[in-house]
Amino acid sequence: MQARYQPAEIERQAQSHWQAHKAFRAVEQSDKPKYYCLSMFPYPSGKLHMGHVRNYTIGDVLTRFYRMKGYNVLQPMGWDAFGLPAENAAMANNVPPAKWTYDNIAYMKKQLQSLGFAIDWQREFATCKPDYYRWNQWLFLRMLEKGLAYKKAGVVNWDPVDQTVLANEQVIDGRGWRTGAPVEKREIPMYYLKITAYADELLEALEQLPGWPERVKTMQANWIGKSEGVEIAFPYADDHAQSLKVFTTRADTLMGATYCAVAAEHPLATRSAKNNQQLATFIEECKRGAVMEAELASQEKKGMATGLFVIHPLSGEKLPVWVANYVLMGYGEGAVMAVPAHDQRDFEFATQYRLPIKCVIKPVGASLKQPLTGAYVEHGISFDSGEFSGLNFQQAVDAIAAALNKKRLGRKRVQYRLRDWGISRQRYWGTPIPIIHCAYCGDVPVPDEQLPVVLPENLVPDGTGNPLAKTPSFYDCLCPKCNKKAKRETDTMDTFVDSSWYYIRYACPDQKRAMVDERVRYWLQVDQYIGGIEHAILHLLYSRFWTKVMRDLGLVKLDEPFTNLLTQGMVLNEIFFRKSANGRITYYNPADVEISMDDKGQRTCAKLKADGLPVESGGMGTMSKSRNNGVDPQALIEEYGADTARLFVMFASPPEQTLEWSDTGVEGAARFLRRLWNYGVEFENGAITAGLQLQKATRFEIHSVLKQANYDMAKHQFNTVASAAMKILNALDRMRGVKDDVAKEGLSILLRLLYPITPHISHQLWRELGYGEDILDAPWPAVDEAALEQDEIELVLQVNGKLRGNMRVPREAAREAIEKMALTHPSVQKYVNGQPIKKVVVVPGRLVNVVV
RNA sequence: GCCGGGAUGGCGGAAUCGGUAGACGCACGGGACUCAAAAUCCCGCGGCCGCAAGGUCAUGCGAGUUCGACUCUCGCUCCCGGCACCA
Repeated sequence: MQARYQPAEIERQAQSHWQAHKAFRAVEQSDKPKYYCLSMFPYPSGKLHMGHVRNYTIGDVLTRFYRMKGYNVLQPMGWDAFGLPAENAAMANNVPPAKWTYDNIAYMKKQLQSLGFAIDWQREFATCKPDYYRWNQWLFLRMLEKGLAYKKAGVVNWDPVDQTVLANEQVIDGRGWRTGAPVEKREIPMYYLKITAYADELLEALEQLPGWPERVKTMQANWIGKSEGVEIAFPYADDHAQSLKVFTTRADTLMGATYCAVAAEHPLATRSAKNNQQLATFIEECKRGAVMEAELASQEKKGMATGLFVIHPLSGEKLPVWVANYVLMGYGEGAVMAVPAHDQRDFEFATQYRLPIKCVIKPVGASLKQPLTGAYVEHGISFDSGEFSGLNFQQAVDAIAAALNKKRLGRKRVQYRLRDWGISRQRYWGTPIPIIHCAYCGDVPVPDEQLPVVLPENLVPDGTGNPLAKTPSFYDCLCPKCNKKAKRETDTMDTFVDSSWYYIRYACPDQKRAMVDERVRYWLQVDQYIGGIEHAILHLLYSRFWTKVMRDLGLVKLDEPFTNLLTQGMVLNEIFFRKSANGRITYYNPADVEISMDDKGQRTCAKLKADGLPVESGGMGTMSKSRNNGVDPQALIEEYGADTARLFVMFASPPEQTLEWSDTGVEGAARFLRRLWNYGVEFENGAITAGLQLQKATRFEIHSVLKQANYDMAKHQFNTVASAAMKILNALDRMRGVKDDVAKEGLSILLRLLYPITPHISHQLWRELGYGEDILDAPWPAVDEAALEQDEIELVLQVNGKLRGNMRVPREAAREAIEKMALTHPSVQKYVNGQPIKKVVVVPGRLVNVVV
């Protein structure tokens, strides 16, 4: 056995051992329960970042843990290989996205392997290969047949200089990222997937996902945004046959409506603008603005009267119609009834434009203080509302809906916030949409036997439009129906399509003739899915939808794709920067900054190593290129080894929380592994047997810690599992030089506890110390309850809830006896000090609280 | 703006059902070993008062419930994630 811990050597040996034994190949077998553990596959951006290391270490810990627990485990890996960054890199380096992507995959695969993950590499695939994306195309065609895919106009960001569609990310402060030209909105035809057809099921089924974090389920539920309300028609004042439809969840406030507001894109706005130049200009201005909701919702409220009026459906009052930039065309009817007294946005708008405010709802058993300083938005009691006065929220909604129904001017209905999924992208590096445009036959689906529509891999985008649209060899084709010359669709699919079902394909990646086969039934659902919290809504919702579509097409027998979900937190690092006189900010990598401390360990200053001058700290932020605060995992692995990297990311914080990078924390992890190795060496050379007292205390300590670790492991709280391992080593360290059954048992527990986190060192010590050939299939250690038995337990003594001392009592002591002992205890008597005792609270096994 | 989450010593974090706040680690201080340094080992380590015993304050801020609150309720502040074409 090596005297010193040499991670590079140990890790090389362990990894070649696993490779030689094909240790991680997953085969369908029925004598064990299966466990499919999946981490979100990476985008091949170039090299691994710390988020990957964290994500895949969590997955690997669970995979190895479940294997020890007797499960038949599968942990696959692949590449989310289509996407925008490949096109950007292609432009920058004048190299096709395909080459860039494949090179990145090769490099990142090596990195993943050097981290020692227990991955079944036989199942690896990349989504940019026709073998995979042909099934995107195939399923799209099935959805088209079912009416689940359809074409309609959609709005995109248009760069008028580059003549190209921009992603939201490429729009910076309303301008194109390359040209700086103000971005315009443009309507173009696009394909949509009808996710709204599944809105109710996607919402209802959240209740059947006990293994999902509550916060993710809440976010999805809010995103789907089911609301029950009333659709109300306001007849036009100049034409009673026509009406303006609005949707509201607050029909109880209808009698307080003082105007209506429509979105800039609403037909009524367009109509009024025809002979109103000022209004037309205003509408143009609104339309030019942001596409992104975050921007729309935070912009200053603006509006303009249309000059049109509608009739209040119950009171018959004439109400003005305004165009307002806070009304979204994409939700409900694109029009709202405005009740300034009881809606904050309406209140602000009405105040700004001096529109009337009419109060109709007051708190229960109180009156409403007027004039209002803000909207009263609570559910209350109606007043000044004619026949509806005195009703509560539900009564008022019901009565008003009934009254509207009678006049045929309204009805109750359900509204969702969720919109259909637009999948068309005017970009090259994605799955071609399998449609052919024929001048005679219209849009014709590509016949199944002509799939896949293969994406050429040799194009280089230049930033002006989609290269596919400039490549006749791609788009020239014949119409499958009439055989005349036709043009292939050049839009590609959103990359979320690729990631919506890859977890199914891992079960059968080599299946050439079908999207899925019978192996899918064995492996799916995914038992544990792990990925960043940033995917809580879109990716996870699309995947759930896609699974349900596949189910309804008879392809899989799954209602939901992921049984358990773990959403890992982001990886942060400190941000250092300098601001120059003209306000320009330069960021410096933390690795290039030297921190000075005073003798209390508090920071005194931070200086750049290069010039010794101070830099400012911007606090902690997510690791990003733009802020230059990333840490390269490669350098870390080379300096300390994979086990140290893995231990650090597991130990630094619980998996769901953000993780703050710390160089000294990494050194701490490395130090622990050195100590472990040194202990292994000393144990091997040990000769003596510990005394009975020490043996008993050590076993008690180790088994208590193990019990806690089992609990933490079940909770996926790996940071405390790592500290359990440290506690066990501390306990073993107290009997250094000892080689007896207790030390032997303790070390075997320690190695197995640590193995999922730091597999290489555990593997090596397990073999070197003669525990067995391979720790891979060793059983997870079991707690010996007998080691935990104690004759006496310690109770805490409190007086009025304040800690005043403690006492030891026999394990089986009766409540009365404990009370008596507590009351006569000197530290209790001192504080009771003769005062009358009101009550004594005894919490068995924990404490006694005397209340005076 | 809307939706979701977070805040505990100098730092990362722990505290299972409301029951000893600060486990484990880092940083720092003192000591041992060493010609010296690194590595390693031992001791200390929330603030304030105190020689000590001990006391007292303390889990972002402000209220409340309770014998007892990091934990539950209400109201704030700041930070982070998402907002439908980044993945």
